[in-house]
Formats: sequence, C-alpha cells, structure tokens
Amino acid sequence: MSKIDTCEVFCYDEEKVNRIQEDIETVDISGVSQMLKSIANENRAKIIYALCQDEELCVCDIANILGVTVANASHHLRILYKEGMVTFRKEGKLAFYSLEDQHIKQIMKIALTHREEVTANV
Amino acid sequence: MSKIDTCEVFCYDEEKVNRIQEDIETVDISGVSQMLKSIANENRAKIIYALCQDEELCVCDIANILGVTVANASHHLRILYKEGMVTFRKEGKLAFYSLEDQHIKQIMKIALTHREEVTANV
DNA sequence: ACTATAATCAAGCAAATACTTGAATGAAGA
DNA sequence: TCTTCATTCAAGTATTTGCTTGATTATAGT
Repeated sequence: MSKIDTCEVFCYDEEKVNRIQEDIETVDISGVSQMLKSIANENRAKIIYALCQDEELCVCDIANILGVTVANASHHLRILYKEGMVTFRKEGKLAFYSLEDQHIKQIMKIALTHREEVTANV
Repeated sequence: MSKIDTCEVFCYDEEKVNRIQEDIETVDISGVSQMLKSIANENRAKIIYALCQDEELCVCDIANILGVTVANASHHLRILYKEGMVTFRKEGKLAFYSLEDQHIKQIMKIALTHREEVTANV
C-alpha cells in the first residue's frame, strides 16, 4: 500500500507521475486529439461510416446521404482531408472521396463495438 | 461509368445513397461521435494515454500528470466516465480510475500509429 | 463530534466549433 | 469563348465546449 501512503503525503506518487509525464512527451497526443476531433462530429462520423461501406463517394452523394447542403458536406470533407482521414481524386467536375487508410475503418469498427457493449450493459 | 452519368443527371446515385442511408440508421453513429468526442480533447486524450501505461491512477496523480487542478482533472474524468471510457473504485478518500475496457486502448494505439504514418509521409 | 483532505459539483466567462449564405473557382460541352 | 454545373472558399452568427472559481460532499484520524 505504499502507493496510498505516498499519495497521502505528497498528494501523488511522484515517481509514477514523472515516469508517465516523460512518456507522454514522446507521443503526439495533440495530433491524436486533433485527428479524433475530426471524426468526433456526427456528420463527419457519418461520412466516415459511409466511406467504410462504399469505396468512394462524390460530394453530392455524401451531401444527400447526410441530408445537408453540398457546401456543408464539402466543408466537413475538407476538415477530414486536412487531418489525413480521407483522400480524393478529381474526375471531370466531380470529386470522389475515399478513406485515407484502413486505420480509420478499424477505429470506426472498434468504436461501434464498444458502443454496442456499453449500451447492452445498461 | 454509369456512376458518373447518374451523378450528372440526378446529382447523385440514388440507389447507393438510399442503401447507405438505411445502413447508417442501423448503427449508433450519434453514440460513436459522443464517445470519440470524449477522448478528442488533449487533456482527456492524455488521461487515456496515461491509463494505457498504468493500470489505475488516482485523481491527484492525474491532475499532476496533466499539470491542471484536481477540480479540472475530476471534471474531465467525469466526462470520460459518463461516456463509458473509464471506471473507478473508491478506496478511502481516494478515487482510482482505470480504463473501462481494452477497446479504448486499441483505439489509442491505432490513432497513434496513424498519426506516425501521416506525419512520416509529409 | 471536529478537523483536514480528496474529490465532486455548479455557475459563469472565454474560446473553439458548426452551420448558413453568397461568391468564386475550374472543368465540360455548346 | 460562353454557359453550366460540381465543388470550394470566406464571412457571419449561433451553439458547444473548456476552464476557473468557490462551495459542497464524504471519508479518515484526532
């Protein structure tokens, strides 16, 4: 119970805190939170989910799926693109968007599984 | 290229849009975005990362790791708890928090890997 | 019972983010 | 070249979120 004793004296386990603090500095937590922020919006999460179901979609398709204006869909796609979540190719007047890589699909899948388990246990 | 022809006429592939729209309704996208929102904050992402390194941490340890007040750490922990990301046990005056399940760890790991690849390719 | 301390709650201000609108860009066909 | 149309950009407003403060709760030791 040294953990608790230490905590009572210093209000924290100094060694542990220092170790984890140093560890945190070695990873790009800021980048991770930025990236997660980009999919932590209902409309953008829907875009990602849609792109998990279909290889590539044009902006107008996505706008119709979400039930929002094309400008709004484009706006969200830009945010996802800047965070490296999606990529696109131009074909004539159309822009076809797709997922940047399989990580995004994995995260969406795990998140959905987690939600199912959490809501099942209520 | 029927995809493009259709898109030029209706501005979208109606069949595809309907199919994906119905698909989206079957999953809890709102819950997923809420859940991701809870870790898409730098301080809360740090808490999750810290809990990936150490099985359980008390509020004051977490506050010290983040360099924030105990009230603020508690505030963030509450948000994570409400979203089913973390759990806690009380031991005397202390509250020890830990990850709710392994999904959270997986998401953090994949997100970090993704970030590393994205930044490496710049 | 009283005090000290870890944690939580609640309210208010500051900052970030989302959505809307109208204009601008850039490619295809006449 | 001119028009049309898919997309993108930019500015403004509305909403959400984050952080701080001070008060409150609950537990341990005296």
